[in-house]
Amino acid sequence: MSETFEKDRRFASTLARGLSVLRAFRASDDGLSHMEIAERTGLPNATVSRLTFTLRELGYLSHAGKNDRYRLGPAALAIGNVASASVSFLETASDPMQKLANETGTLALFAVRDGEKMLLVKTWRPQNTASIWLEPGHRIPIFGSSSGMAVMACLSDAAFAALEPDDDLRSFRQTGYEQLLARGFAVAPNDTRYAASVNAVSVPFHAGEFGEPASFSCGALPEMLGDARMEEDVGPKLRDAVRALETRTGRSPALLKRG
Amino acid sequence: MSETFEKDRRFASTLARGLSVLRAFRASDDGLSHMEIAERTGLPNATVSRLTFTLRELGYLSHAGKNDRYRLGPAALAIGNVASASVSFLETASDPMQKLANETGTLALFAVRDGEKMLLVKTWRPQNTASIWLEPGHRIPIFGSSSGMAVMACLSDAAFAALEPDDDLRSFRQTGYEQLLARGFAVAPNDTRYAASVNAVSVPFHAGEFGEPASFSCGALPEMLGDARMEEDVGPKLRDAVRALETRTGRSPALLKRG
DNA sequence: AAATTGATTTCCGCATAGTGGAAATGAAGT
DNA sequence: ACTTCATTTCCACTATGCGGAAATCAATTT
Repeated sequence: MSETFEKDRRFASTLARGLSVLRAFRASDDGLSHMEIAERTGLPNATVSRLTFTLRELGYLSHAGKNDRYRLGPAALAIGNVASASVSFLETASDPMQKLANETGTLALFAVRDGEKMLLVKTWRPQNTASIWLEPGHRIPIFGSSSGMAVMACLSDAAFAALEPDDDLRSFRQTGYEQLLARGFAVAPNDTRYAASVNAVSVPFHAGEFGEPASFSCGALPEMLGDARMEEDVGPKLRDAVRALETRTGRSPALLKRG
Repeated sequence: MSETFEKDRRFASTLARGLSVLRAFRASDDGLSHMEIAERTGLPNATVSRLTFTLRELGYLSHAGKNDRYRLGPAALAIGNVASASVSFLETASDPMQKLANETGTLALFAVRDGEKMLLVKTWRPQNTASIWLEPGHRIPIFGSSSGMAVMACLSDAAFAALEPDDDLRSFRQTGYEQLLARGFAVAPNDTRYAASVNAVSVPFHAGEFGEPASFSCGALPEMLGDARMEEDVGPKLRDAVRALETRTGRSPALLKRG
């Protein structure tokens, strides 16, 4: 019994389980063993075995040698490339974001909401500074992250209500909204930050391609990126970069979509 | 009944069907309607409906507005990015390949074998020349394509035999092998080319990450890229680019792995 | 507004595909 | 050879997914 909460008749759980196997991979993993997959997904061994067989058969996973670990295969790559090609703004964003990462020495990233979490879709590491940190595929909590704050702030009241938010999340969202109105970027209040080891600024972005608002962020260790620098340096730069992107790709600011 | 031929007890067909829905998307599609998905996958409507519901639920597909078409969603993007991050050579290859595409005015691409077909994983279009053509996610036949020839030539005899090749494919492979030995790149013989409208040269590449040999290619319309130019200009350039890549990423030439 | 057409979703009884505990196999160590 | 740990296979059970058909929903036409 996995953590699936769907019991809708329309929900194909085998498919969901199979995908959860693919989702188990992180960019930093140098392949996963069978058992690691079972642990990460919470699926029983026998099930993982059948699913990996299928995924391998279809090219989504590969098993270099006989007893090697699993890796994402060519088919996964292809889907990703098709997806990126159809999400044109990411390509457009890539250059300025890489530049921003280099200039500010922070990790730039693009994230979307995925259920209860923020899903990191793409990251740009600064080329000089070392900042081994979050990677694509990683999920961070909405509450307490600046990207979560930016995204929540842009949700319409109805969409937000659908999440059945508690009071903390409500006021978290409210703070985000005020910050965005005031200066166009969001920073999670110190006392709510989900990880003490990470400071980040975020700017929401309305990616028509998926229904959800999403966000661009810059993050780094607090030593490198104190509150002052977020407010005065990195925040404004990120905001301007995202505004430029909105102009180039012909979108209106995400906050306006709140409805 | 789709074209699945697996009847192995271990094969999870619901998962395979769900993935075939994702696979139905091409980079050029501006979203797919429900019915287009049904057509492309050969699945009955009701089934597509349940599968898209699930995929939407999980973020692999998105449905911008109420009655909009389906697009690949954030989760698909994320998987792809995880996959690309773990396939480091593609990143390394990106610059030289783009350069090669520009210099030669051809479409450069990277493909892997996926079952009976060659699966285009990534493409680099020349920036000046117009060459709207194959896209990531597209599949082309092995027989008659230069990339197929390059890949077949690098397969070990055992692996090749496992494909149950006919005589045509055997000699196709043999030709490829000889070409690669002689000058390091492969061009499909004129009379076997699978599409008259496409000329291409390929060089195999051993991507340890997936078990399969893969290939880099340059292709264009025959008017732009005659046999002579393939032999004397583009072929050698591509071969040298791939050799340089092998050196940089510390791999031995794919042909040597044939065993 | 009623009628037509066409796409999409829901219904629901049935057969089968998928499940997971347990046992068998396989791979490393000691 | 023995122990331990990872992976695959077996198999009886039943929940799951199937797909034809009917019901909705949307967009046109009359």
